[in-house]
Amino acid sequence: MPTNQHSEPTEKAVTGDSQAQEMRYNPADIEARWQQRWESQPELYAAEPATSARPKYYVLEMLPYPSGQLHMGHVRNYAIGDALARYMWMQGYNVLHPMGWDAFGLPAENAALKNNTPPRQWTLNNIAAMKRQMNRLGLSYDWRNEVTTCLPEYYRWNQWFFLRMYERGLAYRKKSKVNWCPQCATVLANEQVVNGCCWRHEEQIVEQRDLEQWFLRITNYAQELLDDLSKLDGWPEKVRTMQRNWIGRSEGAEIEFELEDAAAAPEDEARTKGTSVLPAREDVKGSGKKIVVFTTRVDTIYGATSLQLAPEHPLVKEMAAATPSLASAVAGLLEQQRAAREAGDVGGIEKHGVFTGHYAINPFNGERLPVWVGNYILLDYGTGAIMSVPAHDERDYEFAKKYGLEMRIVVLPRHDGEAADSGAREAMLPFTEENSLLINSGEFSSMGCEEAQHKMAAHAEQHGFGKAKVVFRLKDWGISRQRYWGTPIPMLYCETCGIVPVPESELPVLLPDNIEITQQGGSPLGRVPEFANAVCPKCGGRARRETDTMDTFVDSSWYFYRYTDARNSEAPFATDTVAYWFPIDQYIGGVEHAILHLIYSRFWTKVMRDLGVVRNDEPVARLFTQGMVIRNGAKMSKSKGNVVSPDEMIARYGADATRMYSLFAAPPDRDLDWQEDGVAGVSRFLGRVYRFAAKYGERAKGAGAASGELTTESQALLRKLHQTIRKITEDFAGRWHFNTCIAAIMELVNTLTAAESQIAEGRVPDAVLADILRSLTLLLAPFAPFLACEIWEQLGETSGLLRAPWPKFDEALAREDQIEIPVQIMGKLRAVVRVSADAGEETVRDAALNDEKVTAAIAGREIVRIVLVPRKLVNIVVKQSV
RNA sequence: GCCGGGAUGGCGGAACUGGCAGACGCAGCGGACUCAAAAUCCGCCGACCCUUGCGGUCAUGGGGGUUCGACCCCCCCUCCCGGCACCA
Repeated sequence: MPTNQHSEPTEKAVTGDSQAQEMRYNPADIEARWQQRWESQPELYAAEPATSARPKYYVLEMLPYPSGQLHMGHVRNYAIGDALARYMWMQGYNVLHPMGWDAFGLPAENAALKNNTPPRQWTLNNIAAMKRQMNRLGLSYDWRNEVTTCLPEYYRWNQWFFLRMYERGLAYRKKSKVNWCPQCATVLANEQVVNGCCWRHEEQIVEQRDLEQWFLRITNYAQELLDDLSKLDGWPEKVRTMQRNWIGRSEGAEIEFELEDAAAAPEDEARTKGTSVLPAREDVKGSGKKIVVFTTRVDTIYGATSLQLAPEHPLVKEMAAATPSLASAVAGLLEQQRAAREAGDVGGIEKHGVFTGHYAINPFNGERLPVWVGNYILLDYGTGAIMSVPAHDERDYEFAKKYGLEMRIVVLPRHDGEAADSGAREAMLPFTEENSLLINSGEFSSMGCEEAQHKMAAHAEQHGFGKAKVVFRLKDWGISRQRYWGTPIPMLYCETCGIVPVPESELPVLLPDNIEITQQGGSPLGRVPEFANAVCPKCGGRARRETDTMDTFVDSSWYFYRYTDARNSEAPFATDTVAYWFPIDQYIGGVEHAILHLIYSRFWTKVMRDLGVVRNDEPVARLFTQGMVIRNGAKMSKSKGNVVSPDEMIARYGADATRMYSLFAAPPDRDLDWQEDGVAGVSRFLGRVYRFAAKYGERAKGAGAASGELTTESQALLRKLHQTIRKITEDFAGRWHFNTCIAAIMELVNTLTAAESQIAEGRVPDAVLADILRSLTLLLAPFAPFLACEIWEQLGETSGLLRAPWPKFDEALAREDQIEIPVQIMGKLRAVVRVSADAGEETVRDAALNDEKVTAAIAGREIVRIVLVPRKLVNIVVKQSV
């Protein structure tokens, strides 16, 4: 136990002076004592049941991954949440403030490989260590509702939800191209790929593999996830924008182009180059094969001069099979695309393409468009095929220029278009403005673009070759992971019945304990015959268990519901209990989860609502994303060597000072620059408070209620006190600028110590002193709970500080009777006059004009105007002397 | 390229709705206490100028504008951080 082994050598010298010893602020002693008391009362921070007469308040910080060590980002996150929770308790709310562990995941397996510790043991040890750190910080969690996602009591409900989703077609299995991280040796969701690299391994390029995977149909909810963003007005605009971009809704149309029957094609000139459109002809025959194109600009379809297919388009494969030269060209294009994707720069790819030799018929006018393959066409967006309109699309323009493809202008600006000659028109290309008019577009000519978009989609639908269509960028959520340390997917593959879900009565499918972890050869569970071999519940025949586990983001998608009813063994939670607590009133965490966790949990909530187990549409009413903790200009990281450990700070300055500094050094939404000297400064401040209370607490202890006229000194102190109460109360309700709240408390204490001689002389009655000391302690409680409790007790208070009522702001006491009004002349400060706070305009004006410095500065010039802002300032405008 | 956020003393930051720029803290300087140190307490602390005063001028990334008055609003520009990006 690394306790007081390294105590200060200086302490010996002080031991002689018992008075000084007593007055010294020793956070280690105080905090150890209170920590012990709090831990012996597990009901201390317990929320009341739904029958509580108090209004409910659910405050939540994002649950950590149990790495074994808290870092400063955690401390900051929890300091914010804890201050809020304590404040809301003091405001009389029934507060739910829980904590848990996002305990599945790869690091446990890596640790197992490295030091031969079983993942479960490694994880549980880490949890114990981090819980100790949290308790050392004095965080007010209700541990009765602790959730640990790697325990069967929790993950069985992951399985249960999965089965419900499977029943409803929301969970399905398909073979598809998936992201594969060789270092993780598993598949990643789209959301876990950052710049073409693994989110955990920044340098590791993600490969594409074809695998059978389980998916959750988040796309079913794409529209609702998008629409409901507008309801989340308690969320940062930034996060909402990020989610909007991620969902990526595009409105457009799908149009079918039939491939021309090449064998029966009439002889045309320039057939082999594929650079120009072939005219419509009566004798052209269709092959029956269709190319479906998605476009947001169907209005420009008369300007289409080619089709562009993705290299992996199925039709391209077919064509390439028949034409070896095409096959090798396409392979080249595909390789370029893959390289760009892996470099994380799909946008920067240099466009290349190859003509397939085929033509497809534009259903609007019968023209035949050359069919090309382009390395910039992505198979997984839209239909993997586009119509190319060089005159009205930047990318198509660039491509057409390069390969000499035909261009056709079919859109002109509303006003100057008609007059322009062809040279001027070409100079505008590519012209992409949608507030424009169509030309050369058959029956649609002279329509506006938007009108044409609707009419053309309707036309296509009427004639059976297309329809209006909405496309999302968001893809279904692939949740299969070829790893051990996760929730087993409760599915079986029967030799005769095929895919069979595990019956609910057999849940949980337990994760076996004794397992050899390796990073090769697929899912580790596949090598555990007792696990993998099963009996089909349908036919009793031999079946193989699914050996992949779930993405750990499944665990964190609904954990906060479990907190409300964490020991329920019959259901994931009681619906009524959830209905009482949800939505979460305030969620606090890092912005790095803006897309991943926060979009998955919104999805999960909507699924649970449709399953009838919750009644809310959204999980989180208000979201707060705190800034990063940085040091020397960079995010703390081992590789940069700028990490500061919370343990070290706590050992040196105490938990109160460490927490308080993390709130004091910057507003919570901004990045925080960690400066150890600053922590020392906060610690010094707490020492001043401690000593002041120690010195005058005894006097305050026995004091009765204040009575009679207040002395001037008392008034001044109470004024400052109530100004501070107002400031902090307002900030908790709104801005959350805890840095200035703490500064305000410091000012109050400075005022108090400056008045110390008057207090010592007895010019401030004990009752007033007691009032001030009690209020100060209450104001301090959300930020420095250990010290606040210590002082609270010294003041003779026996009720718990946690539920003590927040001090009430008194307008009359806060009011200044004299205020200073700055006097400007021509906008420059020339004097300050003191007037009574309720002085009328006349009085203020007279005071300003009669001020010596003001008359001197005016120097007899003519006064043009006097601007008078009540209680704020006077500005005198004079005629400029020449 | 597009969308956010930001730039204020030596440093972190304050100024909430357009009204005394630099609260609060750190660092620094000077002093008290002490044999000494630590701890603590007190004072000074944006830059420049002079006639050293209850003085003046300049100053919130740069340039312009609106206003009696701009860190704050408008226009243009520079740099930093974050997100998105052939999304058809």
